[in-house]
Amino acid sequence: MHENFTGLKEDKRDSIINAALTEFATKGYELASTNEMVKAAGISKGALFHYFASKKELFLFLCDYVFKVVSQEFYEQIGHCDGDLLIRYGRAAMLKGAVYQRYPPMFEFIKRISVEKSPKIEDQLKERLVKMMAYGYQCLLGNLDTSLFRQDVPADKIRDLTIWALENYGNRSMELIGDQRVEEIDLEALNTDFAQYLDVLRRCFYKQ
Amino acid sequence: MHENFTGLKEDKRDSIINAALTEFATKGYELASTNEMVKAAGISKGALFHYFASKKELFLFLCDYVFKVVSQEFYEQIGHCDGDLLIRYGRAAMLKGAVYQRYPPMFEFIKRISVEKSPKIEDQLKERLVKMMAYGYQCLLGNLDTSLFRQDVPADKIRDLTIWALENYGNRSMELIGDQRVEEIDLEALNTDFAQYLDVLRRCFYKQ
DNA sequence: CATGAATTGACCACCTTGGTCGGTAATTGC
DNA sequence: GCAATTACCGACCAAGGTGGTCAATTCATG
Repeated sequence: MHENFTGLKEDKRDSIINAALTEFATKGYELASTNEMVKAAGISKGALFHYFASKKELFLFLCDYVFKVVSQEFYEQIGHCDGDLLIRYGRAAMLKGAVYQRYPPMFEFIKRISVEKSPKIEDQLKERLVKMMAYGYQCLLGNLDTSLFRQDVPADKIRDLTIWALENYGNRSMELIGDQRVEEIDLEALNTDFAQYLDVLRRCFYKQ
Repeated sequence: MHENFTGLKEDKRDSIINAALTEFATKGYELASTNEMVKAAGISKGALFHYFASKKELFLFLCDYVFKVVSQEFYEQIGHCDGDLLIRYGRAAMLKGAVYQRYPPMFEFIKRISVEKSPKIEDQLKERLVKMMAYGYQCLLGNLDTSLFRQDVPADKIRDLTIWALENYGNRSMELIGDQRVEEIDLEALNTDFAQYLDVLRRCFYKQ
């Protein structure tokens, strides 16, 4: 149904996608307003419903789109290439940054839909989410080389603590750079700071 | 203005508080519906506006109430008594559990208002938040004994990583027990599981 | 029973909602 | 150049939700 939309120029498409992602991410499915979306995207109401038959179809399109982007630009670039958890997460942080630059609200959107519970989309959303989560889990945590960890504490605990700490670090960074314009983000400083934390984790959690 | 409210019986008061907290926490100030609150609390619309002059006053009352509870039941029980970060966080987890049992939506409410940006309450909220955050930071992180940490990595990094990991652990636990009824939560199992993670952190991050 | 307070819920004017549709502007094919 | 088709606009719609009110009722207390 949304062939009209996929033919659009890239920047216009992205601005609509980001406007819709933002609205759904901040208010959830039911309370998200198509009026706000068109205002933010700078298009008319008619245009939006020319691209998508309904709010529901727009939402499900966004889900599929997000899942495609995350799978291709993120998951597939990470998994299997290295069993070292810290290397994997270092790479993941880079990739996340790249996605964030093009689609700033995407990760907030994902966070939101994973707790979304509107009955109008429940079933269709759930099946997409399940597939997505399984794939992500596999790529990020499958085939881990836990023999790299120090052996005097349980490997799964080390894995969990590492992931939790780095996830939180990621959220903080996103909040910090959230206000700034994309160009003026000091990626260099961010990377060295991040590397320091990775180093500490390696020293404390890995075999020496 | 809310003298009518403070005189209520405890369970009725709590149910109204929790209904309002939930509504504000899930939808934010602007989109939170007083209709939904009264429905969830099992009182009439008239009653709510008999207790509080307006939605705004209700919201600010809740802020003050939450800050009082968190300060008295949480922050003041933690700080200064011990410089050991892990002991402090262990204690914090217990206290958090206690608050959660009486006011399940309280921490979600706090999370939400710290990113709230409705202009109608912005100023009054901001000043409360600033005070709150400063006090919380002081109690949780003030007077830390970093000499307990291993000395071959920077103490502030260890502190950050510990806090991030444990915060994430806390969120996960809350999500897990979020569905269950309060009585059937297996606190014993939770505590031993938590203790294991604390132990790993102590082994890896502390002097041996 | 009488009096004052607590509580109810129908009701208000107003606003936003998802979606439509007659119209205009731009693009295409010939 | 013209006709036909497509892209796009924005005023408009009925439906439903908003915070808040208030006359009427229930309740507690003396």
